Amino acid sequence: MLDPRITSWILEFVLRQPAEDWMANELLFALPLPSPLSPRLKKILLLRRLSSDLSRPSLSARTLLSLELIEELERYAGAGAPSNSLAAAYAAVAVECTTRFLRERSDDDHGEDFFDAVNRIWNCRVADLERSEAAGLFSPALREARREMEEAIVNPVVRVGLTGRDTKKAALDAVRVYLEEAEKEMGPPYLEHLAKAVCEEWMSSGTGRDGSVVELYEMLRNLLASQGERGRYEGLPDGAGKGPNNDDDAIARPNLMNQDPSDLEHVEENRERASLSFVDKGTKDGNPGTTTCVGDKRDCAGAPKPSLMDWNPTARTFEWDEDSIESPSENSPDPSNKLHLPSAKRREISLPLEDNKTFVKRRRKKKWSSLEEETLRKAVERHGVGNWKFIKSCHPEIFKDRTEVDLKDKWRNMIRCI
DNA sequence: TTAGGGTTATCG
DNA sequence: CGATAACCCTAA
Repeated sequence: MLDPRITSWILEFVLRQPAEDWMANELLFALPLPSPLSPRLKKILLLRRLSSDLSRPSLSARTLLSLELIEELERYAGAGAPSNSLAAAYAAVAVECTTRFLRERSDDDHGEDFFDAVNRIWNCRVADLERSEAAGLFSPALREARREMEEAIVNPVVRVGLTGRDTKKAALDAVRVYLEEAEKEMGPPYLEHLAKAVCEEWMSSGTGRDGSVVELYEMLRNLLASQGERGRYEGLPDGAGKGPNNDDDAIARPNLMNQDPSDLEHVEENRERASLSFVDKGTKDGNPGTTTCVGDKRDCAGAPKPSLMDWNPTARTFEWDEDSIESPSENSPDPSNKLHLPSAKRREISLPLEDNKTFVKRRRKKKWSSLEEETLRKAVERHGVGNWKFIKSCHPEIFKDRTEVDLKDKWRNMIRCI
């Protein structure tokens, strides 16, 4: 069994090699993945995904998602506003993901795909971004691009202009610039760094050594113990007395300094929401069958088989935090009373009689915010009553705590008041 | 997936 | 304690 620390170093090394994707995949499958992945590894996996998109070259909703996830990772790691190159790459990719439908038009297509893309990407996804915590990605360039896309909807001349522009090259260049910058900022892979240090140590104290594995091991151990390099590699699993979930905390910890004061009491709740939002997005990306603003059917259809590069690197196993358990008196170790499973499944695994009374667990009642209400109102105006699933998918961030049924129920309540 | 009836939690 | 919002169940 490999030390998780070592696994992380190897994973990082492998992912940052210019090897072919399939080769990296093979290696990834062969290695035991540390759970949870450290923020550094998550970022490396996302960067690798970007670089894979660049080399194919194929920019899609997946590229957009990778950029969004990187921003989210950095935000939860306490970084300030996203770098200019990240925001620029995001804007350029968003433009490319829209305008390519103008280039790819078939004869019987009257631009519906383009209009659909503008709605999906700019009316839903980018609009959501602007209102969310990820607003740092909402650069002036993105604002200008949105204006242009909206104009293109009504003005055929603008559409023609867009068709003639090489937005693909612009986007590829922007992503390349960001990738180079990110690589530079990240420094060399830790394994390389370590190897270099060992070599130097070896060279500088060449005498009196027999070159045995034991001696090499000793040297490595001393290096590890003595190096104050941890700060730079703090994302890697750390054996220095920290708990195994330390990395997870780093990713999910909300930035309290920027937190809405009224929300501070829900820190733990936010913690969960933060991590779940990764899962939400990832599910969409890998789920071509659903109608969604974010997941693009064409994009997803291109993925022939699941691979780790398609796998959402920031997804994690769903688990309920203690505070999502309503009553503190229900401290049964049985996990089944923490989960509210869909009714059919619940029946299947129904427990012995004495447990059944504690089995059904309602979600915690949560008042609708005015943003949620306003978003729902506008979405119904735009998409009509009854398209609850679609509306939810148009605003994944805002409605991340609501089901389609919740939207429907809320609308029923809202119109009852009128 | 949605509609609509039912249930529960919360508030005045 | 009743009204109401939020949430649940299930037929179609």
